[in-house]
Amino acid sequence: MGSVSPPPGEPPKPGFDERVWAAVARIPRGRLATYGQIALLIGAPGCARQVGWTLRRLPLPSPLPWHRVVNAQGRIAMHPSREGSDWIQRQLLLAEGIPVDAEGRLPLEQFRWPRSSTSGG
DNA sequence: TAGGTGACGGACC
DNA sequence: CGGTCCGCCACCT
Repeated sequence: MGSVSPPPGEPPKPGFDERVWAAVARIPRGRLATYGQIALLIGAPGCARQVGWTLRRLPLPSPLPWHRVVNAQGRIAMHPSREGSDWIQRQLLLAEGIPVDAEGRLPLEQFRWPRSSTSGG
């Protein structure tokens, strides 16, 4: 394929985006994960913000379940800069049976993935 | 080169 | 439960 010439300054973690995509793709339908969680799963702790950037660059519609990723506060980041993708996310979650408040708040712990061992439905 | 911003997270009040 | 501050790192101007 059109292999581009790798720049001399290759990032320390090549394939960051791909790792994020792979982790997000693992989130089961009807469940939730956080940005920090994804970052941790791909071996990039503390890079939650970068995960957000990767998802932001996703061309919509996307086969990836990107909508199942929310912030650690259990809220969808509602912001005008998202050009409506925040409301799309809310709608997709509602379609999967996850109640989302008009302000983007949702019962994260109740749908968290992977499941918490101690807490029972 | 420097400064501001953001699909984040945690601590603090 | 809401607002604020700091740390974090990539992106944009």
